[in-house]
Amino acid sequence: MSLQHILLGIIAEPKSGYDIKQEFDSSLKHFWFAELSQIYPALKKLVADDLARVEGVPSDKGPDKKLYSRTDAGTQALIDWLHTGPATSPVRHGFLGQVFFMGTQKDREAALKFFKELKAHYQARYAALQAVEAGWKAQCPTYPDGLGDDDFFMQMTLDAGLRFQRSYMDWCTNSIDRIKSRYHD
Amino acid sequence: MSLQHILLGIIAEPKSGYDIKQEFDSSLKHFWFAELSQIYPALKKLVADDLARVEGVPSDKGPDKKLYSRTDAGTQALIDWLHTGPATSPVRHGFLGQVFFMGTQKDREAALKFFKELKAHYQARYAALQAVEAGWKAQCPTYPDGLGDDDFFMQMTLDAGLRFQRSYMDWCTNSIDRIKSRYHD
DNA sequence: GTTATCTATGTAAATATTTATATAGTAGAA
DNA sequence: TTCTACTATATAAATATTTACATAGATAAC
Repeated sequence: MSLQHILLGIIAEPKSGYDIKQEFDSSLKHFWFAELSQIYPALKKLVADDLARVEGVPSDKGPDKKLYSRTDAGTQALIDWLHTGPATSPVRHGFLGQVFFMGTQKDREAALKFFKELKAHYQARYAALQAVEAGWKAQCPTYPDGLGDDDFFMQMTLDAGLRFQRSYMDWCTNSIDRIKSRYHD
Repeated sequence: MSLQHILLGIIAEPKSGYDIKQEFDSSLKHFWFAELSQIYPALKKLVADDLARVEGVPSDKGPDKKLYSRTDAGTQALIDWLHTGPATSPVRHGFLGQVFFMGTQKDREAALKFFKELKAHYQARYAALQAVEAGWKAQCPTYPDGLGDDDFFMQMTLDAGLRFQRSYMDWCTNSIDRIKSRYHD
């Protein structure tokens, strides 16, 4: 049920589905992700449930935009969600499943390749988050201090993203070392 | 597509859907999770695709068990999966979405309560993983050294789980401190 | 002028997952 | 004996997500 609520959070300022997709891909990537084909129907449902309203406006480029914004009921639904306690749900990590069964293969080089690829993946994600952080730093010289209330909590999620990616990278690094020293090096 | 492959990995020894569910809930919890209502149809599909075979056997307790095991094609499908590169997929963290929009509330106590609850959640998961680790240690006095090839990689996923939970907990601790010091304490 | 790219909105179909419900045997407790 | 808990399998319905497809305006490159 989180997507609906996250959309409600995002449309504090009127936004189109396309705008929202860009926000997911830039600043929200570290905790949520959705395709346009999921966003458009979800926005429709918010309107059907009276949690959002929609207004069509001409676009500078391309077809007309549909700007969605929260109704009072939508704002209340968002507040309720924030008060229901942390939305933790079991995380699925396919790559850990692969590692779990990797021992059956007995292929040191394949294992090393796997972990190096995984590490590169998380390094790229880490670099992307650092770029977002660099944007914040450029705007606020005392970062991460001196942020407004809204930004304070948003920065916390960025901090979480950076920490988690580092954690993944550290695990990869350590795993590579362990594989190397186990199979003579 | 990971569930099918994880099931193929699990049925290296013949197992029933019920057995598999118990394995998910005990030792695989840190990277995958599935309901029985998802496992049973998935096993059926493996058989339909000739990746597994099934054998009915009487149970000591309750109705007959259906034991699933891999066919050669199933083993090959598992190997192929291990060679397709790390199965990374974007992770969705509802609780980070909540934090992202929490600044609109300006309720210090609610924020602290939220993070304490989240920290308790991850502490509980961490303790569960430590219990699994204690089982390993009891079996192998030199843990984490001196494990067989299979166990070596399985232990790596446990190590990952422990690291990731610690990372979540550290972030919670740090966030609580930051909230306290921001709103005078 | 044609092609590629970006903006912009969607639907359809397939797959994945969750929640609810149904059935049935076995064992131990009340 | 009835109730509860655990073992065991399964389907139905709802929700969530991904992948593929379809349409169309604007703008810049070639």
